[in-house]
Parts: sequence; C-alpha cells; structure tokens
Amino acid sequence: MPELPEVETTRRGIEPHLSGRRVTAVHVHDRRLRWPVTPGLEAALRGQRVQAVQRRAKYLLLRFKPGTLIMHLGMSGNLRVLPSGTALLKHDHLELQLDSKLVLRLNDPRRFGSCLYTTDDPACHPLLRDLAPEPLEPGFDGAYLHRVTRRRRVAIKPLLLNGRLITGVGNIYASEALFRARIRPRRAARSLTSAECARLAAAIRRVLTAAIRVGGTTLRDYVGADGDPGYFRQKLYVYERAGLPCRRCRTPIRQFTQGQRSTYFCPQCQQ
DNA sequence: ATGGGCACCTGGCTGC
DNA sequence: TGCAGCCAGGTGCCCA
Repeated sequence: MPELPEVETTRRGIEPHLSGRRVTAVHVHDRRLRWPVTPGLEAALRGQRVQAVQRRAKYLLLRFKPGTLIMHLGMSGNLRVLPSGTALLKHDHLELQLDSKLVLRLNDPRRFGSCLYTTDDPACHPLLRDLAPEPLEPGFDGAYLHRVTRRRRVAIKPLLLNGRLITGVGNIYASEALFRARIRPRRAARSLTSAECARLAAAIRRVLTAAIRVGGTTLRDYVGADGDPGYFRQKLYVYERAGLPCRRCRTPIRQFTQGQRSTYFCPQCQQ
C-alpha cells in the first residue's frame, strides 16, 4: 500500500477540495473493509463541514466538529476527488458528496483499508494511541532510533515496519532507507551504533521527503487524489531490482525474505 | 516484553 | 484457454 509518502500525497491532493466544504451526503456501497465501515456514518456526517484534513502515520483524519473520520488505505486503497455523477468503478466502497458538486471516493480492491468514525479524540483511538512519533517531526532522530533499538534482537529491516517504534515506513522505503544508510537489512537492531542510527534516521527522513516531492511511488495501482501516479519508482535504488546492477556500484541487487516480506539490498554498498 | 506467524482480500502474472 | 500457484505497497492478533 500506500506508505507515508503516498498517504501524504493523497492528503495534499484532497485537502484543498475538502477543507471548509460541507458534506451533503454519504453513500456507502460496500461496508466490508478490514472492519465494517462504522454504522451510522451516513447520518453522522450529513450536513457537517470538514474542518481539517490531517495525517497521522499512514492514517488520514478528516476532522468534523462532532467527530473524526479515520481512514486507512491498506495495501491497495486510493482516495480520489471526482465530479459528482462519475460512474462507479469496481471496489468503490464509499463516497462523500460535497457541496461543491465534487465527491471524495474510496476505492480498495483488497479491502485491507478502513474507514472508522469516532467522536472521541482520535489520538486516543486504539489504532492510533500506540503509534511511534512522526518520522518527519523533530522528535525523530538518531538518538530516538538508538534508544528504541537497544533491547531488540530482531533484524533492523523488519523492525522498521513495526509501527510502535517507527511509523510511515513500509516495505519499499524500509529497503530504500537501509540502502541509503549503507546498513545491511539482517543486522540485529540492537547492534547498530549511534552513528549508524543517526545515518538511518537521516536516510528515512530523506527518502520519505524525496518521495513526497514527486507524489510517492506507484508500483501497480496507486494513484493520488487527481488520479495521477507517483514518480518515485524511478528513484528506487533496490526495491524490486533483484538481479539488476546496483545504481551506485553495478553489483547485482539481492533479494531475500524477512518476516514473509521481500527485502532488497546491495551486498557491496551495504556493509 | 518480545518476536514469529497467520489472517484478512482481490488481482495480476507465470508456467504447465 | 484454463487453472493452479505465487506474489503484492499493511497491520492486528494470537501464541510461544
């Protein structure tokens, strides 16, 4: 799915069309997502004005006065802003009709995404409350990474996918950040030195920021709010490049499996 | 507390 | 052509 850059690209794409607009109707076409779409969502949001469109880790938060819509795009979801009346596609799960004659439509073939409404503080929601700090905010640095890895015997690459320790990084950017930090994905997390943690934290920030700048990474079907793909795929150093020459040293990129996910690395550049 | 593995889904591709 | 098998951007939950 969408990792942080794709979610942030989506947020930036929908925000100008949503902020300050009123929801005139909510249509749920298929409630079956990872959890059923919150019952009563239609009545709860009808007539409400969007106060803000925020992101927390890979979650999008649509803030209304009485509550918040917490959305996740799972592996295959996208949110698009379209003219009202645009024909529905397969796997269009729900849409918010706006007073601007536009609609916000959620499409998610694999249904790993979610769409939940809460009237409580979303930061206290069970899905959000235990999440690690934002990687692009000031609290995330080498010292933080060093601190949270000290007791961890797990390899650094799967640790990067643990949202309680690090957020926003998914399977693509985990391999990419380790390449940029010149660290082997199999290294035990606790074995990283302070200097390596500093390099890795900086690499994570750089790769996420660079990906956001070009609209994220489209491998197969990700599109932003306007339907355009992201262009960071052209900048990937290792992900999905098994057997191809390293873009830095020409050594063939290697692939193996960690925790049922593919990992890619350059055996020469990453020591 | 930590870590490993499974589960949830659909679709696209490969190879027989 | 058809079909089986494998793979895919995430993450909550159960068990050791």
